[in-house]
Amino acid sequence: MQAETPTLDDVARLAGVSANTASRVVRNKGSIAAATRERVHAAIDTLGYVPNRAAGSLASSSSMIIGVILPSLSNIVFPEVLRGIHAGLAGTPYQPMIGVTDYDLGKEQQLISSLLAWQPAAIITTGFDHTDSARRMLEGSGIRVGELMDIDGTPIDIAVGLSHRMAGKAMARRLIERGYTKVGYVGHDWTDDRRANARYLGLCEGLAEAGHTLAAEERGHDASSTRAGRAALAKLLAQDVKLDAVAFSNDDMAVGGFMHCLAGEISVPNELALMGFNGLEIGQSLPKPLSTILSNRFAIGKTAVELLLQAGRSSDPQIIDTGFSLLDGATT
Amino acid sequence: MQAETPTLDDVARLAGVSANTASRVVRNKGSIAAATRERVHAAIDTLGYVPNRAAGSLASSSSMIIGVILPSLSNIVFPEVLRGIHAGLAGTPYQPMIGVTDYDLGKEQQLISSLLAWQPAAIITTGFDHTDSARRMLEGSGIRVGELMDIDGTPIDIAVGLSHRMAGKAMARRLIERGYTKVGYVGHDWTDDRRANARYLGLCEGLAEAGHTLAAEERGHDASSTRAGRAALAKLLAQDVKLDAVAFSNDDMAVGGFMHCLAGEISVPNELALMGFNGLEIGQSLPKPLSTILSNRFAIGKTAVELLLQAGRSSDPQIIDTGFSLLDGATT
DNA sequence: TTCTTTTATCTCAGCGCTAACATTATCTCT
DNA sequence: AGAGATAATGTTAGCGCTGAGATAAAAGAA
Repeated sequence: MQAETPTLDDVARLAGVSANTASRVVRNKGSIAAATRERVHAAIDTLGYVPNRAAGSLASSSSMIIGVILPSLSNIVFPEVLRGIHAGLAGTPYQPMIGVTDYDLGKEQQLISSLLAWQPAAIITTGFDHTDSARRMLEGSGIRVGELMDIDGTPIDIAVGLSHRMAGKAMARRLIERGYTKVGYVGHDWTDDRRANARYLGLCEGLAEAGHTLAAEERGHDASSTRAGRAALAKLLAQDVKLDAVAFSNDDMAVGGFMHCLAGEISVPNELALMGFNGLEIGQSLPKPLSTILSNRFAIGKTAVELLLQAGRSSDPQIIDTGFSLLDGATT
Repeated sequence: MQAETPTLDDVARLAGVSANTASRVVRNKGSIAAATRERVHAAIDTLGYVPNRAAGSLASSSSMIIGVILPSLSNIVFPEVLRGIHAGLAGTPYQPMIGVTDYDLGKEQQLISSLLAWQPAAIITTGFDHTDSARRMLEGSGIRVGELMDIDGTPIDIAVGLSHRMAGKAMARRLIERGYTKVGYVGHDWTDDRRANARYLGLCEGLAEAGHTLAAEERGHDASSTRAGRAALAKLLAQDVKLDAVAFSNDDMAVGGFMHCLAGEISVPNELALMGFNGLEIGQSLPKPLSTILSNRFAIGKTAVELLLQAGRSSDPQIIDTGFSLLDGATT
């Protein structure tokens, strides 16, 4: 088909300018005469020139890559963050390069190292937990770093997210407000998920402030899923502690719990109130919309990208609280 | 912190070899004396050397990037394919660079162009529909190309997926088998989603083979979601055609339909049978597991990557059928 | 032993682009 | 009109790595 991929030199020759001028037109940098710009663009079109990013990156020691490190893809939450990142990147020449850690800090470190090999413009990861080595790499790289989802900590550069402790507390307050006092908790395995843990602690704190404590709890040994939520609620209720409400580690688990109630003919919220976290679409489509707390995943991703692309790293870290809101629902 | 990022030259100097030898050790290519290899590795460790991918790509005119183009991230299906891709890439030096088209072939073409600027090792996209220009770029690039999800077409290089027509037919057969004859259809807006369309056609074909036709249908104007499914089923039933079963365009829609039945006290499957497509976890956690067809998303992604990394592009295209299986469920 | 093959390494040029500086033409201000 | 600023372009030297071929040392074959 096409003989050879055309290079900037080919474009420059056809347009009758130097390679550097052509490069400046492509990058829209420096001052260029309108006529020259047009001729170069015409040459680009006729040749179908596409810049070689590797060469550009090498020469400038910086690339149009945004490294994105996510803990998981199994849960719809992170794809939604990714969607926000994409939205923020739309119309820019940046491309996301993604990695998945499975909540393993060692893998994260490895990913950071291999992403830095591309000299990305920025790296986006989650939370404040990193290995020492990973933190050093991120700090030393000088590039912009976004730590998403959480804001209860000290960011390397910027953090965008919400306070999971506060969200947990808000769950507690909501339940108390509605008159529930015998509150149980159902969680997935969050040994590696600091944020779920923070919500749990916030919940306990909120209950304590009202003079209560968790009446019972059940934590599975699996990742969060509707299946796991269903099973865990069954187990919790089998403990035979009298409960009037259950708080779940997230909506997936809560939806599972709702399914258990449906199957077992437990009336929600009369016999048992349910509360989740995340505000997933599925929870709002249940026969009774799930009472939950909306985390703004899409906004987190989008906001982070926009801020990261705005300017170079500033001296002091920045925290952006994207907040959360209570979804009233009908399960409490 | 670290003075300067160490280069291959630094490693070579410390190990007392030439840069090229060091490079060969890093890439594990050519024959190297065991002692040399060790010395180089030691040097790499002490310096904390990380290869500059941009330089490598430029010199070799090929990169360790796998371009991944997905139609959407809103539906859990594609993140699962991506998960499969990740799984297949684990332990290799390849990194996925992803783009999202929102089912827009123009955007796909643009993404292909900008991904090719990185000289990726392979490009993975979905389906057989591409603009002429996109197809030409993919063919002309000479790199390996994976077209995922569908197998009813002629691939550029390899296609990995399942026959959506056959899946639709299987839905029809299943419903007929169970004695349902007044079958309705609920779909999302699939003007840009050829595969949902193919399943619809397969369904009609399957019904026709048994001497039946679709008794009623309702197609929304939104993307698929539980909410949309719930609303669309309500609308379908309002048509006041006597139905004994409804086939949905996918599980999200079907779960929404199930919710409608729960809320409206329509007994499933006695009064109305429901059937979905995809085999999502949520469907299997309903009080009555959803009857559906399992598409092997994870396997599609993983298989594709494994095949693409195996060797260069062969002369003739290849089709890999990852198949589908019926999940019996309790809603038919 | 001498010639050939194999193994292990080195030298050198260059991938396609951009940063930095040099140069020329065009203004602006006194 | 001459000095200095500004705009528009050109020249040069790499960025850090890899491919191709050259070379030297070790091993086998005749």
